[in-house]
Amino acid sequence: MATLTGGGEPSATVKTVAAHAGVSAQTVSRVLRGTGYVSEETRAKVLAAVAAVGYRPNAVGRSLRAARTPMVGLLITDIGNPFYAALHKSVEAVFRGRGLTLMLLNSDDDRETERQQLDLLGSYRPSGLLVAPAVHSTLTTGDLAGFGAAVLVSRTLPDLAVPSVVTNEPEAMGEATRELLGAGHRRIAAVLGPEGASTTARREAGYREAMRAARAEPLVFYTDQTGPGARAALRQALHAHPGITAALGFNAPVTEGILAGLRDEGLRCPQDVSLVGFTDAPWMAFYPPPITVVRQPVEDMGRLAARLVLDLVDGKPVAPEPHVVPGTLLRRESVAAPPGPNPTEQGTV
Amino acid sequence: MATLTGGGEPSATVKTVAAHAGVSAQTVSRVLRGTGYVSEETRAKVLAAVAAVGYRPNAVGRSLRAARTPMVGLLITDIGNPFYAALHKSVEAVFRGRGLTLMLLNSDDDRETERQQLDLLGSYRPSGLLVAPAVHSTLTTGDLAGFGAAVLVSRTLPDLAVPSVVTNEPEAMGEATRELLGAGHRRIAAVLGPEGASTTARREAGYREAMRAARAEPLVFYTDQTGPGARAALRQALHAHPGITAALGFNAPVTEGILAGLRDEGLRCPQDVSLVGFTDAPWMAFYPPPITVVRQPVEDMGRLAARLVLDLVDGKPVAPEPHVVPGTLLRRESVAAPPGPNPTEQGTV
DNA sequence: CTGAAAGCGCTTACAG
DNA sequence: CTGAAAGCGCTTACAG
Repeated sequence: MATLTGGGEPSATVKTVAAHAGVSAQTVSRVLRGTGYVSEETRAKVLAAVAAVGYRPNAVGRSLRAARTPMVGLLITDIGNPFYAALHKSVEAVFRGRGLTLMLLNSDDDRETERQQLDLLGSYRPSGLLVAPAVHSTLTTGDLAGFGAAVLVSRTLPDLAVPSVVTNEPEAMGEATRELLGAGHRRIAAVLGPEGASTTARREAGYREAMRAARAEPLVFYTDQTGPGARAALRQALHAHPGITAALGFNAPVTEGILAGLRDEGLRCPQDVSLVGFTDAPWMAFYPPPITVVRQPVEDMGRLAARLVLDLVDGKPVAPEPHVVPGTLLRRESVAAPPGPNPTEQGTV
Repeated sequence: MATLTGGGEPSATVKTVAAHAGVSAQTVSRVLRGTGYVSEETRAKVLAAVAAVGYRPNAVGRSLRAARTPMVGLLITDIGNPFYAALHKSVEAVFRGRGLTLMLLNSDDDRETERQQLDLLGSYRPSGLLVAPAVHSTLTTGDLAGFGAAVLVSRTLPDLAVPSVVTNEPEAMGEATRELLGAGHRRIAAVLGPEGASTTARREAGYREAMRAARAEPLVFYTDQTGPGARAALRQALHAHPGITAALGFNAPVTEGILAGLRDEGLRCPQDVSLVGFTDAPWMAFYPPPITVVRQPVEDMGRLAARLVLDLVDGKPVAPEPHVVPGTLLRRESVAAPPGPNPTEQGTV
């Protein structure tokens, strides 16, 4: 059934089908697309011919004529980050069946690669684009306007007149911070992503605001947003500030890295250091201890972003203001009171 | 620089460039592709015109003429599985720069979806295909031959004359099983993937062979290869066989599920139940206890599979026998002796 | 309800 | 070293 052009027989085209059915190529096209009027008799003849000659549509010919490919790009910074893997899944689910292909592109969080990937995507004349811009991205409104239907997901870019879908990061990160403050912590390290990313800025703002309200000194650490990067950053943080009793993890890989760093230092969670993560992951629910975390509704975000692209493709207006999807604090068991004042129990190296 | 066809100005074509440079369209094409002889003067004129009119190549036109799109499909069963995410990354790294786009396709391990996705990919007349077939896949050698350069990764299909890249699963799973037998375990549950998948069959064979050699009774459980599925399966297994003291995890999500299931049952690892996983994940290295696991060299597998596709695309011969990449047992801390004979210490519910 | 003509953007022979 | 012609597979106006 799915036999394609091998190296062997030349593949059938609408012309082959037309000849076989004794009709014109346009009639074949009409039957195949289901548009316009075709008599039942003709339709049956064409369908029989399609099966007989083993015709398989050529999307390239169609795209060239239509001046548009039914394909939407999803440009992200790292498919290894489960958040983006989940995002891909939920977006793809919306597009599947609507005849839109989702094309995954990785920027590796590098702005040069980002531009290359976008050029590549653009060469296919796609119908739309979903993008989480790289750090210090040089993308402009003009660049994105070229894609017709462009929507930012998760990360935004300053001064870009493009719709976006984000989590209520300042509020959610503030709540996460207050969760630790409320347990009695004062020395709370925020292990963030790359300086310059909107996600870092927004989560940092929520953290700083909560710390300021509590008159606690903010302790901010930037990372490359990966587990190994966060692991190293946490160790440095602990050495520079031995009094740290709690940490906030920027995303799932960073939260992983924090746990690895704590282990490196012989520190227990939550007895020595409490932890609240941002963005849930399956293992966090049963990790000992289960990790308290701000869950980002990634499926909702993906669905919403996909629908916005669909609306733009259909020419419907979409509000340029950020579409904010609320995160939820899941209280599990990684937050406890700070260790007692007895310095021998603090376990600093 | 990356300004594309907006809704606005009609996009520049080779003709636009040709007119602006005062040359023919073919000359523009030659300059752009870097083939054939072009005088330096002409080249400079063309390049200037390209910049002046903001020309952006149209891959659709090129593909139609070439009867082939410089695109390779990667059809996998679940991008949420970190193994496949890592595979995508390593394959993409090989293709990038070679002018080949990698198109990620998800089958959700469903053979109908698999066929749809392959039809979709085929409609673009791609240059090649990397595929981990769905359970009970109906793909034939003919289906895959249509893609010219087709290579199976991770999973294979019986009676398919197509090159493949796999791990030495029987040997590696045998070694994992012996690791548990050697620690004194006899009641070892193998929590596998879907019945019918080659990966399940190959890992099961290694497990059964090792158990037979030790005259231990095999305890096999099939799952849908996800964390929640494995979690449920493990609980059932523990209830049906209260004497189980060790488990083997089919892949990273299943290993996660096993740990969740143990926690559900109030069982500790490794004091109550020892565990060896198959396929490493970052969190396993610092999970308490760090998980002993067979590491699959996913980057090597991806690179090798990508190179095989490249060879096939270039018309070079590729051995149809499976290309076997060896896994490595990483000994960490999730294996201990089985709990003592005192039944009150077994912690069964 | 159906068909003849034209053209989407590009590149491949074929000439000079 | 360069160009005029033709065509990849499809669909869009335009006729009937």
